[in-house]
Amino acid sequence: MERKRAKSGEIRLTEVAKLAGVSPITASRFFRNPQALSLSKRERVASAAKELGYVPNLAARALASQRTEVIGVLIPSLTNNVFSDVLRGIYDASEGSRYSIQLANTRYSILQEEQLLRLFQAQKPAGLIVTGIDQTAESRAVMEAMNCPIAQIMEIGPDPVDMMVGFSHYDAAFAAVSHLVEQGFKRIGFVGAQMDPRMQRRFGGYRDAMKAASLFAPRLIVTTPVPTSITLGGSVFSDLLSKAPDIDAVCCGNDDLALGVLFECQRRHLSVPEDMAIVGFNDLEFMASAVPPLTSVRTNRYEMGRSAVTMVTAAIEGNRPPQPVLDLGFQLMIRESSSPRHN
Amino acid sequence: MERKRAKSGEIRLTEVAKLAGVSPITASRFFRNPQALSLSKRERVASAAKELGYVPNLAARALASQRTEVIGVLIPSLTNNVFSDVLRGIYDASEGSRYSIQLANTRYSILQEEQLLRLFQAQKPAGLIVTGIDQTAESRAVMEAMNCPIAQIMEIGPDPVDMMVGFSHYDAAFAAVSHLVEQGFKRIGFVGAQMDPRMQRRFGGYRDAMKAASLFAPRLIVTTPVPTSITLGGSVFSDLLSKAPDIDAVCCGNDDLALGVLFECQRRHLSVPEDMAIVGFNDLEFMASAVPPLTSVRTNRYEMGRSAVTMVTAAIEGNRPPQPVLDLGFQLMIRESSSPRHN
DNA sequence: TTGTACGCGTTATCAA
DNA sequence: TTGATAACGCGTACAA
Repeated sequence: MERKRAKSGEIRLTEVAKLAGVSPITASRFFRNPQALSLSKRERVASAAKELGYVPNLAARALASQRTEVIGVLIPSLTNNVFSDVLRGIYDASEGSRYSIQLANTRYSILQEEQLLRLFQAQKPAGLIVTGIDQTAESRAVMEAMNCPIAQIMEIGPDPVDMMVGFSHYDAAFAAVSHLVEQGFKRIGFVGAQMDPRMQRRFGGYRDAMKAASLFAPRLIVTTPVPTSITLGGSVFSDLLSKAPDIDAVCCGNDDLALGVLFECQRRHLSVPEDMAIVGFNDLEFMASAVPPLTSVRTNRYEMGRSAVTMVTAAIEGNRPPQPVLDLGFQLMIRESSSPRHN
Repeated sequence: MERKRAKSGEIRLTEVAKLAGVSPITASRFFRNPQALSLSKRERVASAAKELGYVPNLAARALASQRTEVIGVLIPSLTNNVFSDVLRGIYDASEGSRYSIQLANTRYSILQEEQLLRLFQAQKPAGLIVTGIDQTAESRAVMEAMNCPIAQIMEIGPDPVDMMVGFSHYDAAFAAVSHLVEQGFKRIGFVGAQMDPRMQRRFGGYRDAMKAASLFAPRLIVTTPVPTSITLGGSVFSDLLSKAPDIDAVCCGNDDLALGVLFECQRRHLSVPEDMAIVGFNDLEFMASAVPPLTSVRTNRYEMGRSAVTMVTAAIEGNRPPQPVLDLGFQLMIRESSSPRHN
């Protein structure tokens, strides 16, 4: 009695092997490691596969091999421009490899991150890319249990789970504020939003640079947990002005805030930088074309995404990079908005 | 002779079934269609699964069932803000469902799109979301062969592959230009970049609105295939000004260009809207907070992503939406940058 | 370099 | 509503 189940109708490896006159396993090897075959068989399998239009069944491959060719990626936001550049780097790099990307959005929540990590764990990805270095203990445990190469991106710090690609937000902000100090600004405000860990470390850089110059004062600071936006930049700057009307410069936790501050200055007829200097963070595209051009800290976001994939894929294939932590640095882009103060 | 292969070490369905005292298939049903079980067995399987920490093996499931729970998504850009909103809608909606998203970037290339479509085809996704309505004939053939629900997003048009969610870029641009005409502007320029199909249809709306008002003139138009950016907005506007120094308004193909135009006006000390009116397209966040606030056409990008997932998942599960084409419309956001001309 | 034998963990099919 | 059986298409392990 025949109660076979329906076959998929797709070409299978066996059929390719048959046409090529080799055993299925030889055909299998052809797709994973062609060099292991003799030249003649290699050619025969290649042409058979082409003729039949064979496409490997990834599910079967994953089941049999107990692994996948997926790299999981966890980022905190799909809207923030900063991450679109990182993502572009990630997707560009993945296309040159055999790995595909599985993306998820943590929405800046470390609990959501924990959940997503568990979800990923079930799929046994070949590698993992996570944003930042502030995972929960539980998240770290899951990551360690996953037993695959992992890159933490966007910043670097002590105690990597595995590998890291980023830069020091603290140092970068410290450098930006030091620049303002050198330019002769004295009452330098800080505006921050979202207040995720990297924003907090940028604030730390501001705080310590101000303290180092003996210019620190709590009244110069306005922060909010509200998600960042250009519009928000205007309103936090307004708040700052009511607390400290005498400020002569603003260090903005990111570029969106900086642009919002610039617009607010235009609205209030404050000249930049004569009445108010502005520095931002990330050097998004608009900073250079604003009027006046806005000083910012350039970060290598595309490269961060690209390197993360490169490092992870290399590690998957056994070629771990010699140094697990890659510091991509930053570059202070000095523009008109922070021109020296002429007293 | 024992040469068993290593088991994965994970809990399998069989073990859950054993602990629950049912057959594997019953346990299997519990995860896919709990209502098919009697209450007592349902509870027993549930507690056994929980006790063992069972996680389904997706590869095995895909292999056995010949399908996946993946929705493929093809978008033309990861950098363009317009798509981050769409993506957010897509990812938000997918989290409420059992489906996961597989994202790929076509980089505005219909050939790349074709390739990616073939790649997706191999993975037999349960559904597909593609951007725009201008696929190659080959791409359409692949999509039809995929035999799964498909949503085309961002715009609507005749002859859907399956379903559509979007709006008419032509109508939206026509409305924006008509607004400028009504406000009394006569020499209305157009700047466009990237010139992807949607940009071209926006241009078509501009052209026809201008012709309808007997204001059309080729010298008022500057376009470039270069990818759009704020900086580019400034330079194409400069080009436009050299061709047509007497223009009194600019219709920008998107908001990035519009902001670049505003900055260029500031650089040239042209007052907006007195010397130059500006309208953009998409109503990105910065349009409302620019100085002056910039008129734009608001589009429902988040909702486009969300509805696309909703429609596709409904269709996968047999509940096809009654109307396959969903027009999400647009809304003209009139702001100071297009205030009426007082001659 | 190639092949044999078997199992990966699940679900479809059919029967009860 | 439940269960027995047989795949799903491929890769691992080992031997030759």
